[in-house]
Amino acid sequence: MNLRPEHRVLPRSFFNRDPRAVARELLGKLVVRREGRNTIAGRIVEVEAYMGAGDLAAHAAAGRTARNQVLWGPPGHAYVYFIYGMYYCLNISCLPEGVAGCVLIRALEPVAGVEEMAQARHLKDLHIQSLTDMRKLTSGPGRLCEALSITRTRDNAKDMVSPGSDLQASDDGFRTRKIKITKRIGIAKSAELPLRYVLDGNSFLSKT
DNA sequence: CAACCGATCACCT
DNA sequence: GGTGATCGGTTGC
Repeated sequence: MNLRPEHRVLPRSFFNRDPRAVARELLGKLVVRREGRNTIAGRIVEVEAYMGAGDLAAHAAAGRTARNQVLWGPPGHAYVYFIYGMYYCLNISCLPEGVAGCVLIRALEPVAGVEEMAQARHLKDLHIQSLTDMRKLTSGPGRLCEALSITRTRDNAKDMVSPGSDLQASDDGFRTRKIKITKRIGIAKSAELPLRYVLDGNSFLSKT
């Protein structure tokens, strides 16, 4: 559960592809937040692909607006939006400039900065040996954004594959085992599409 | 410009 | 398993 020092930021070309391919291959990669000398990181264990106009659940389906324009921007940028009056969700843009698509990060397995995560989540008396407690840190799209202090003001449109960025998508060489594909969670339209990708059996998936 | 509602979570029964 | 919290973006009047 330690961050290997040799992890590398993903190349932009990684995100310049169909969101379904990006989603599948993002499993096992890292989201890394740099806060001064602190590093907070989690391994991606659950994601969902969101497509363009044909995907009625995607924000891109409504067309380009001030809120969602990042989806049409260059690949590898954070699309952060505010939801339910109190939470944020983190997506990473896919496909070349002018073509909409993204991957929603739904759950992380804590890798570094557990203390900082617990503080940001306002969780007191977190027992690091308790899986139930550890799951509260980053097992859900709203939870992981709070744990990594991801907000729209701070992070929307941020380049996540730039070496100097304080929010990065990174690869430490972790090899995934079995991947499971299911329907997406919490949506009404296009709900039947199999676009959710998880590391099968991982303890840090959202829900139970 | 008022009304609606969502890619959620915590807490309750 | 159910529901209240809470608010910005979008839509419809």
